Amino acid sequence: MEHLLENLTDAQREAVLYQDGPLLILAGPGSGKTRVITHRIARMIADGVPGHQILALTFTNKAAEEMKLRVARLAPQSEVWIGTFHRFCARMLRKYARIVGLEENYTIYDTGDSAQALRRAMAQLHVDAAFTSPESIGRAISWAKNNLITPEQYQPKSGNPLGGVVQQIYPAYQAKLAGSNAVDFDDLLMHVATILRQNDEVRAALDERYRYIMVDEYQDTNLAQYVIARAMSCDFSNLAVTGDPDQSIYGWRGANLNNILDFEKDFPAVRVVRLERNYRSTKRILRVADELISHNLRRKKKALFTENEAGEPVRLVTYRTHKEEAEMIAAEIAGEIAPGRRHARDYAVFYRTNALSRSFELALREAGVPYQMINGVEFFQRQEIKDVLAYLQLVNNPHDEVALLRVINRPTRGIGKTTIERLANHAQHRRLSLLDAAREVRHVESVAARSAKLVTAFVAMVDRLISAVGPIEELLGLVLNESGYEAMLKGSGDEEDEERLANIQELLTVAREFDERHGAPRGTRSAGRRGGVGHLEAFLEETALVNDTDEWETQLDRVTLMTLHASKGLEFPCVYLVAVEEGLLPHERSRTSAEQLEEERRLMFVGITRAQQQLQISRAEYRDFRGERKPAIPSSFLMELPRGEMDVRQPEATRVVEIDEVPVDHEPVFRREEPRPPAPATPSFGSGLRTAAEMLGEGQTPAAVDPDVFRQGMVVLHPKFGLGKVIALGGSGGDRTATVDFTSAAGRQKIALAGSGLRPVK
DNA sequence: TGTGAGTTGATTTTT
DNA sequence: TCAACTCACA
Repeated sequence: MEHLLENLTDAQREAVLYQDGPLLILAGPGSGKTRVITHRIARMIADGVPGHQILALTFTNKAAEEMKLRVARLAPQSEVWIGTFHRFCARMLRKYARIVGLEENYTIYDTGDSAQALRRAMAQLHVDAAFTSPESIGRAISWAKNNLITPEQYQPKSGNPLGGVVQQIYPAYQAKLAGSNAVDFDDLLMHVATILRQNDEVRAALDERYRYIMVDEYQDTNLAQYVIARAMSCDFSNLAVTGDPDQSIYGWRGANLNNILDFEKDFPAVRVVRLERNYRSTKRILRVADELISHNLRRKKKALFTENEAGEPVRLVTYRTHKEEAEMIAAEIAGEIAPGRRHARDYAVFYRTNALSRSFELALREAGVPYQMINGVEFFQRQEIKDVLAYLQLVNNPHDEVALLRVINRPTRGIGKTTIERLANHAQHRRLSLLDAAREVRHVESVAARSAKLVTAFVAMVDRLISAVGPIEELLGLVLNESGYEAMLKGSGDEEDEERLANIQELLTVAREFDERHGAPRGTRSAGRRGGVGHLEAFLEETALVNDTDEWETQLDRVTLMTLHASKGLEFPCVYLVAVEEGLLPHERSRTSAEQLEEERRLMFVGITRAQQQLQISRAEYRDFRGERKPAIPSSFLMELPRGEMDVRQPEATRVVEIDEVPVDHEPVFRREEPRPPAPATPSFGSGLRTAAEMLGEGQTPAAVDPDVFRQGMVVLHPKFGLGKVIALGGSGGDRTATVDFTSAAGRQKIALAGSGLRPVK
């Protein structure tokens, strides 16, 4: 255990050793907070606390992954539950769904799905969206849920024109979710908070089960999260929270800064530990950050200090235009990388809004500097992925209306708007789910016989899929075929569709990995809730709550482009903080209240404190906005920085870099279009390039084919059944199977690949 | 029912 | 600027 206490400061050691009772760790940026948490967990385990009694909650998947990794290193095999609040709640809700009127196989709607449900609810109430937008109503509902205000309790604030509409729509929206056996992100928290509040039996059980609870980034908790953490810390009040009020940047999401500011009031017996020594940045960078944040009033003062060297002055640069800003920065980076003074991965560019990334992408590409952008289009948000997943959602939860509406006519199968509306009416009258309404389409008089036939065929297809629940990869394969989705994309010859197919292939890989990781159910039908269905649920939960297909990777030698929000928790040797202009940082929507302004200041504080050695803050005199070039006003925050620590450069003084000097030998890299990892080497035998005829002629038993060469949709040849097409793949290793539609009388066969003699034709 | 053009409108941050 | 959405038409 001693090694867990080595190289810790007194304050860090105190936090690591303090075990029973509430603990508040106020951790400044770069103060080794994660180290403290992970060492604390490891130390407790070393001291005999069973891992399963420890629960560590984070806000982002990124933070959870990092923590898991580090805990695993310090305390291998421990059963500590580490994850995001949302994941934890999703799990709890699977168990206690009935208490809040849900079934265990409920669907988690992402933002897009929720918006869809909201639109449907509005349409059914005939709410005219002319004065309001679904977005603003959605935000209001989200805010209410984060504050645990139920539809019944919702009272509009007087003078808010939106309030009345929200009051009307919120219950309808919630009813729509209930009817679909679905929850949105906020519900995950709200439902669990409700259960904990209203059901003391459950509360006490969880309190006892999770005796030691840790909450990371406590300054970001909203009321719901606060209630959850608190409720599980009554009988065993070993709640340890870490956070930094100065890094609270999620107020807009319902985060309540008071949760951390008042922690000492909530738990009078609390031990407070301050981690104020910074191990990350130079003295100058830290000084700039400290000076800026001192302009905030609502905070807990900390005395940030570092033993690191003074470092270079922080640069404050004004460019003429946003274009010049991007190009000069790109050139500067290129100029450092080319001679090998720096790696691309040493650099990060932070901006307030995603829209600002564009010029930097362009400039870096031009300059031949490899970069990676965080949070471009999320993989799981892509249309084709959402479409295919919607089929799975529907299979898992046939009540899911949003999923049904998404897939019922995609690919187009002649079921149009009118038919759907008629079905919806029928469903509403008879209080049926949409799918059940579709089941009895023949009794819906208004639907034409021709349409009814198409609907029946659709329902039959869904039923076939439902009865085929097994490994996800295999189920996906069936979906792609039965639905005609694959054929739709393959037939078009469209380049975009090619890319979509590639993305779907990627999804199949994700599915396969998931199957392997979680031990896919073998059989198809036998699957009870424990087996196939639960497995599918878990997969959908993961895809809804995790966006980690494009995890930011430190190893990649690329410049990182990201928003200030995304930068939290990270560090880089060299940081460019760009577009620090009035209206962007602080953002114009945040200028209405002093509170929001302080949050913007914290956002800048977070950005500054990511830098280890070099920091440049910049702005442009002119910036294109909505296609118009407008003069940009310097951010008021710039006036709050200590000029003594800084090197201020006006446009005249900016260094001119010849773009020609920059080598352009490496290809620019884009996050999504990155080459996939090479497939495992295929056995030498002709890479399957011979024609079917040639192969048929040979009639000999070929060398064993690596099961991994088979892909969805591939044309294959079987020694006995002849030519066929791969419908679905499943299983792993020696158990890997292919479902093949043969052109011969053999029809559809599921073949164990090992020793089958099956081989790819093309 | 599907497509295409033309318009509109909107641009913060995330689970 | 650009993407998404509507409305008219085939």
